[in-house]
Amino acid sequence: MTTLNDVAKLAGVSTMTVSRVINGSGYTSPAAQARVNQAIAELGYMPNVLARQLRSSRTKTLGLVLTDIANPFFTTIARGVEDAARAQGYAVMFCNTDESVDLELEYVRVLIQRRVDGVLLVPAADSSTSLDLLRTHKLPVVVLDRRLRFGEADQVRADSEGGAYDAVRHLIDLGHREIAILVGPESVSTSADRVAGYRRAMIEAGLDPASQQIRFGKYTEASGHEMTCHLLAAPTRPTAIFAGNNFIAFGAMQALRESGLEIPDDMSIVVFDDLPQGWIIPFLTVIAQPAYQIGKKAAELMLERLASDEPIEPRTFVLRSSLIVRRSSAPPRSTSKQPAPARARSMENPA
Amino acid sequence: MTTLNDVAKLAGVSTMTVSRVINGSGYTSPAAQARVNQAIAELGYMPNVLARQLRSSRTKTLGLVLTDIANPFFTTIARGVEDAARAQGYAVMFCNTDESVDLELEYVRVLIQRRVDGVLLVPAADSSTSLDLLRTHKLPVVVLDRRLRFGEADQVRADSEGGAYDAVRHLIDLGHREIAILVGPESVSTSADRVAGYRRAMIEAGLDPASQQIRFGKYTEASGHEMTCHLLAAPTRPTAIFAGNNFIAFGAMQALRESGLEIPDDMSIVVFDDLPQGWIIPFLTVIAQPAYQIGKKAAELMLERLASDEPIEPRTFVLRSSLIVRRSSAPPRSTSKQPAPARARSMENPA
DNA sequence: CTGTTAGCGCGTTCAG
DNA sequence: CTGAACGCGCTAACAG
Repeated sequence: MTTLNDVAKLAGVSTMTVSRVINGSGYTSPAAQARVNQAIAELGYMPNVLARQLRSSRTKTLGLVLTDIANPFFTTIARGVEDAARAQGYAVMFCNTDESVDLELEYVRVLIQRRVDGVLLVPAADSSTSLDLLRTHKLPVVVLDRRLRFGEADQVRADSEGGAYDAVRHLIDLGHREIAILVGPESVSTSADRVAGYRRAMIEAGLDPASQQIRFGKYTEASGHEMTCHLLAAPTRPTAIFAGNNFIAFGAMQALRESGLEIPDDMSIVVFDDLPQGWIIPFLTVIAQPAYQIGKKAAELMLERLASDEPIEPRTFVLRSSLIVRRSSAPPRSTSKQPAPARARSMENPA
Repeated sequence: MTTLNDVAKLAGVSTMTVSRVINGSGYTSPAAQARVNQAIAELGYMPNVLARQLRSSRTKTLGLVLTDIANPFFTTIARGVEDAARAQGYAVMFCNTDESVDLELEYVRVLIQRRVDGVLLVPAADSSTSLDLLRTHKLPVVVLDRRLRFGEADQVRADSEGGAYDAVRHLIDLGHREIAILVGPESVSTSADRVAGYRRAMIEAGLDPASQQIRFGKYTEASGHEMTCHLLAAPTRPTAIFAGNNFIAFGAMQALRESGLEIPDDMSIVVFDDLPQGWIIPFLTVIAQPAYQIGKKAAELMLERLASDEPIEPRTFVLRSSLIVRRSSAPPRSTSKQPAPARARSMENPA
C-alpha cells in the first residue's frame, strides 16, 4: 500500500504538504500542488481512511439496524438512508436482526466497536438494552418505523394509528361489520398503534371491538398463515381481514386459497404496507407508507445532528400514510346492506 | 471514550496485558485476567476496532457492490453474503450501482479507501476499470451473478444458459412456435447467456431463432414495458414471452394488461428469476435461481481466500437454476397442435 | 507470565 | 507557505 509518505518522497515535499493538497486545507503553492498531484497519479495513491478516522475519531459511517432487509418496506427505507448518507459522503453498514433482541444487541456492539458516528435503528420488541448501550457510548440514535416508549431519540415513522383507521373505515364503508385484524407482536408499537386505529374506527361506527377477532402474532408470512387458519376455524367468520403488514397478508392469502375462499368475493383484505409499483398485479388494497421518505428523513436528522455543534432536542416525525383502493376489498357478499361507495383518498398510481 | 489505557490503569497492569486478555493471545495469569475483566465491565469498555485495523491492516469488512438492492434477487444474495460473513466476524458494506459504471467505480474507490479486505461485485456492463483498480490495489474479488470476459477472479453465478434452455424448451413443449425473448443489456453476460440458451432450444426444436423477436434492453420494469409494447406493435405477434428477469416481466405484464391481453390465454410468459415464496399469488412460471446460495458461496470463497496463506487459483461455480411451472404458461390458444405435457423439473414449493 | 518500545497512516499544533 | 514533532488506540516484537 502506498502511503502519504511515499507520495511525499516522490514529490520531494513533506507529508504535511501532501496532506494539505489532498484535503484542500491550509495554504500550498501551486508548484507544490502540481508535483504532489502528479506523484499521487503516478503511484495510484488512495488515502487510508482508517488512519484518518482514527485521528479524527469520526468514521463518516452510519449503522442501519433493521429487522429484515428482505422486506421491501425496509429495503426501500434502506435506499432512502443510503442515498441521503452518500450525498454527504457517509457510508452505511446494514444489520438484519430478524426481530431478535439478542442479534440486535450483538450488532449494536459491533457498530460501537467499529465506531460508527450514529445508529439508525428499527427497534425489536424490547430494545432497551441496545438503546441503553448506545446512550452510554454517547452515540446519536434515530429510531425508525416504531415508537419509543422510554428514552429520548429522534424518531421517524408513518402514522400507524391513522392509517389503520382509514383502512378499517374503508371496510366499514363497504358494509363490513365483522372485521378481523392480524398484526405483529403486541410489544411492537406498530402493532399496538394499528390496533388502536382499528378500535377507533370500529367504535366510531358503533361496532364493538371486543366482539371482534384481534390477533397478535409476528410480522411474517408463516404467522399470517397461522392466524388466518385460526380465524377461519372460529365459529363466526369475519367478512374482511385487515393485515398488519405485507408478509402477514401473503400468509393470509395463502390460507384463504387453501380454504378455497376467493378475494374479494368471500373475504375482503386490506393491507398495511404497499409493495413497490409493479411487483404484483395491482390487486391489494393497501395503506401505503412513505418508506423511502422515512429512510431519507431519518438519515437527514442524523446527519444534521452530527453536523451541529450545539445539542439538538429530540425530534419526532410522523409521516402520513395513505389508503390506496384496489381490487382486494369489496362489499361483503351476503350482507350488501350499505353499499356506501369507498372513498379513495389517493390515486391508484400517485406520481 | 474509554481506551485500553484506562482499563490498564484501573486494573493496575500494562496495556499489553489488557490486550492479551481481550484477544486471548499469549499468556496471562488468571489473577490478571480477573482484574482486567472486572475493569472492562466497570468501565463498559469496548475495543476501538479502528485502531486494531490500522495496526493489523485488516478490517474484517467486505464490500458488496450490486446493481440494485431493491431487486429481491439481489436482496436474497445480500442476505446470503451477510450471514456467511457474520459467521466469521466480518461486516459487509453494501453499495448500489444502479447498473452505472461510474457509480460502480466511485463505490470501488470508497471501498478501497476504507480498506475493505475484499470486494464481492456484480459487475455493471463494462467494469474493467473497476476490476483493474481492484487488481492494482491487490484486493481479492469475487464476481457474482455475471460472467467475466477477461481477467481472473472467483466467480459464482447461476446457470443462465441452461435455465433459459429449460424455459424455452418448456414453452416449445407446450406448443409455442413464436417465442419472444426480452433481456437486459447485450453487454451483460446474463443477457447473452440467456439468449444463447434460448437459441439452443429453438434450433434443437427445428425453429429458426433469426425469425424470432430477440430484444435487448435493461433489466427494469420500464424497459420490459417498452420492449413488450414494441413486440405487440410488430406485424407477427408471438404467443409466448420469455422475460429475462422479474422486473422485465412486471413491465411486460403491465403492457399486456394495457392491451387487454390475458395471461396465459392470449400470451404465455416465463420468467428468469423467482420471487420469494408468497410474494405474489403463485402464478408466474419461472426459472428459479439459488440466490441465497450464490451470496453464501461467494462470501465463503472470499473468506477462504482471505484466510489462506498460499495463493489460490481462481475458481468458478455455476449453480443450477430450476424450472418451476405455474399458471402463466399454457398451450397457445389458436394452435394447440402439440399439447405435449409440460415437464416440471421441480416441485411448486421446493423444501 | 508481564512490561517496554515502536509504529500502523494520518492530521493537528506550532515553529519556522 | 512549509516542515517537525506528536498522538489517535492498539498490537508485534522484543526484552525481562
